[in-house]
Amino acid sequence: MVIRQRAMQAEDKQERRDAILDAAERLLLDARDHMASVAEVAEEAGLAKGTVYLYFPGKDELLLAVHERGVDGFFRAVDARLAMPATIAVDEMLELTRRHLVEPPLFLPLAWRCFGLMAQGLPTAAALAFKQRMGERLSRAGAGLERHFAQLPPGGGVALLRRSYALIMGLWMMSGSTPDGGPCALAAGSAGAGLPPIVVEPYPVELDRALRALWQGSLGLHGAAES
Amino acid sequence: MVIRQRAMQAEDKQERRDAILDAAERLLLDARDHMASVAEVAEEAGLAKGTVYLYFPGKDELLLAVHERGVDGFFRAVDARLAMPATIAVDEMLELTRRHLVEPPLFLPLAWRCFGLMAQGLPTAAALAFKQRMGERLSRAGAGLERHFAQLPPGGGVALLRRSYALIMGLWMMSGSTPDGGPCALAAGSAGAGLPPIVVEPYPVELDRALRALWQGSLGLHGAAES
Amino acid sequence: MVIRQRAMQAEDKQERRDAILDAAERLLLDARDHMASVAEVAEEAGLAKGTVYLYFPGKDELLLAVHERGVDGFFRAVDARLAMPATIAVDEMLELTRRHLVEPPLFLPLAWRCFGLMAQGLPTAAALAFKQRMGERLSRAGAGLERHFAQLPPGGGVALLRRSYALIMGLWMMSGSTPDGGPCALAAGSAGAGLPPIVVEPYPVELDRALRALWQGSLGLHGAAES
Amino acid sequence: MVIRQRAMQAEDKQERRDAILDAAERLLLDARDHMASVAEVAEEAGLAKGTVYLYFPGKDELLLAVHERGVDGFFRAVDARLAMPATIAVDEMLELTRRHLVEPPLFLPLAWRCFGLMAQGLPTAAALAFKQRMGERLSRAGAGLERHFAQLPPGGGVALLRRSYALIMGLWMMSGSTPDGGPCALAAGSAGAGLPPIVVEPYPVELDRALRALWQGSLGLHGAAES
DNA sequence: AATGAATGAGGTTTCATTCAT
DNA sequence: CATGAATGAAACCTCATTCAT
Repeated sequence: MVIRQRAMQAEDKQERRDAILDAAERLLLDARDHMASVAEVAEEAGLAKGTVYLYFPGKDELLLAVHERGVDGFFRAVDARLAMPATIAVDEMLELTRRHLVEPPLFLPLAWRCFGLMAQGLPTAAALAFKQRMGERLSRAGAGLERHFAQLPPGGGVALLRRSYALIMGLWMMSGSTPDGGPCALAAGSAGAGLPPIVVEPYPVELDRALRALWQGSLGLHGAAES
Repeated sequence: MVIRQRAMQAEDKQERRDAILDAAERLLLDARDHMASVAEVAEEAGLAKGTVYLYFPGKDELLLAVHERGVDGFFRAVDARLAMPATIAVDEMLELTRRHLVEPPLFLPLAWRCFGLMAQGLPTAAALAFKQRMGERLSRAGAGLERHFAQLPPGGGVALLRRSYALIMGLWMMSGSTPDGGPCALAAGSAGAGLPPIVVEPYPVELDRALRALWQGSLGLHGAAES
Repeated sequence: MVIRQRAMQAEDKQERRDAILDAAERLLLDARDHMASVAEVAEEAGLAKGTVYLYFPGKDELLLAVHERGVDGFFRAVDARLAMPATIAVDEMLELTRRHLVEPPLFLPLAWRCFGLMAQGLPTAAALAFKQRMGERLSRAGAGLERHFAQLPPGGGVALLRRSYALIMGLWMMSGSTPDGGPCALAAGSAGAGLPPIVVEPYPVELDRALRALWQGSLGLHGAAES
Repeated sequence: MVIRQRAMQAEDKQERRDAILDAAERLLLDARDHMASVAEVAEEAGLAKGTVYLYFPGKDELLLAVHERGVDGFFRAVDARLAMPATIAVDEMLELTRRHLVEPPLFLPLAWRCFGLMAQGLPTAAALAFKQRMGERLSRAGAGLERHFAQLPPGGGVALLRRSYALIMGLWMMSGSTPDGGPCALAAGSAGAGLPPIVVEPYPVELDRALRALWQGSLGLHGAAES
């Protein structure tokens, strides 16, 4: 992983950029709570601190770029599936979600942090550019969705995706996300006198149910009634 | 009960605690992105730095306490309404949400930050205690909800509330929340070549629609079909 | 130990003063490294923080007073023995030293800290008064010593005591005094290439030997030759 | 080798490290009781605060390093003299002690503070490393001493040095060390009713006598009888 | 005399970023 | 291009002491 030569060609540059992203990803994975410093990322990539700044304007943008790689993987998979003629099943969407967003251990924590960056600190220009790209991805996938589901009104595809994303993030935020994997956040402990004990499912289960309900509701389908 | 120079009585102390929370709230409102320092909060409250530490174990707990006041206001309103015999309408819940969570300009940004604190930085004990109290609130309100809607299975009330909360937070995170109140985050800008322009509603509208869909779906009601 | 009434009489006051000193001593013993705060001392004594300041000008003076009680015990024992006609043996002095200065677990660490206070921070007046009292004690005991040992020149008693004290403190400082009771400070570890390993005796043994040599040398006695 | 704006070479770095130590030493000398802050040291060295932390892990280690320079100077001088064949005289040792430990106005106060650090506050690893180095120095010099004085038993050289060190530190602690250079601590003032006045020599004289007695006793020499 | 609420000085350390080499 | 030395802002919290009650 140590790269000591100069990257003169454009492809070298891209390669080095990716090497930095890989390094950051590895560190983020190793210690999901201890925010890696730029120095650590550089060392992990076998580069000097200053070199990172040749490839990224700042730390936030680096983080955002790591995140965007994850987002991109998801949307490319979705687009690929939606490009197929066979109508996509809700289960398929859930499976894609699971595979690309829920199971990769980095995606959700990092997404959260990136939303945080966006709300404060990140230069407006960088944030806007990111949002623009996200908008395009959503728009394309939303349009694809509408091709599969005639019952969706115009704009309904994007709206459904947005709400799904909101559920994914919101439920995850509430799921505790303490590194120790403790009990779920908003419903831990005994629920007090006379109240029924709260049963909180693990995040993946909870998310599956919520998304299923959302999609079935939005598409007018009827699944098994659930909590 | 005028607050004397020294808060000797329990009531005085509560009032002073509230005064500190008020001060923090004011500062948070003034500059929603620039996290006020404890020194600033103290000065705003007309107290010395050390005094704040007499009332709160640390900065994070202070922040959490500000947030919890907001949460508490919401749940007390919900509980009060659910205690009434007349079946609550979805519109009423949305109205309560709007009034207590969406319209107060501090609630959502602060809630977000507090979720962040909870994931890292906050002493586990404090986080657990907060979660416990939240769990009790959710549980109580969820039980109330089930009294109003017989179609909700056991635990369905809490689940519905959790999902609502997730949508509230998730959609807000995606709504951009840039202090400049600019266009929504994930769908800003033109959506690229050949794609239909994305129309993203302002957060309150978006949230209203999403919550309405969620509740109607969960309760088996039928509202006007919407995007 | 909780005293809630007012101390109006002089003897009450002395009693309360002693109660505070006892409390401080207890805390110092419990955690010899974690310097107890005034608040802790007050609580341990069953008093309020402010009350301590009615009996001591400040924290340093309180500490000094605790120390002085220990010093006083030693000198009173020495004076008592020297008041007896039978010539005191070196072993007897060592025994007194051991009993009053070395074995009480508080004496040496506290003495050290008090010397530190004296060098910086302590108001000159308080330091002077303490030194004065110490001078008197030394002087009295030194004179007693000279009565027992005719070979001591005038002033030789005081000088011998001073040097003994210096050894007691100096060796203890070097003995490591890490709370974990690890190996002696200045001679820990292997002594490097080709050098004989350093054997450092435990502090009490080391001190015994050094004092014995000092006294035998000063008094012209001849004990068993030792390292 | 002029120190450039940036110390890129190993030599430059060593020089800069020394420059920081010099700065610290200067400040410590100016105000021997007021512990300079890292910020002050940095400014005195013409550097930024953070730069100091590039060269020292923390404030305590910086202090220890200043002290160790002094220790090192002493032991190098001793070793050099002991490497010469001519038997060293006690007077020579005393002279070395005076020149390197007593006369430099910083050595004794700083040594004291460092002993204090070692007992509490300093990371165990740093303390151990320092003790190790001290042990090696003592061991080497002790061995050299035994080459000069056949009458010293094995280990007698180290023991003698340790006791000397103890006297040096212990007597200094008792000498008051008030910045105003006033009279000696434990014997200040008139010695009370009926007692002969205490005559306490200045620290250098007192130390000279005590060390001379210790060495003569340990080496079986006979000097002029003294108090 | 006793209380305990209020004070506020004081110093450490981290780390994103810059820029001399 | 690459390096890594230098920067310096930023904020925390403790605790001895005071003084209103």
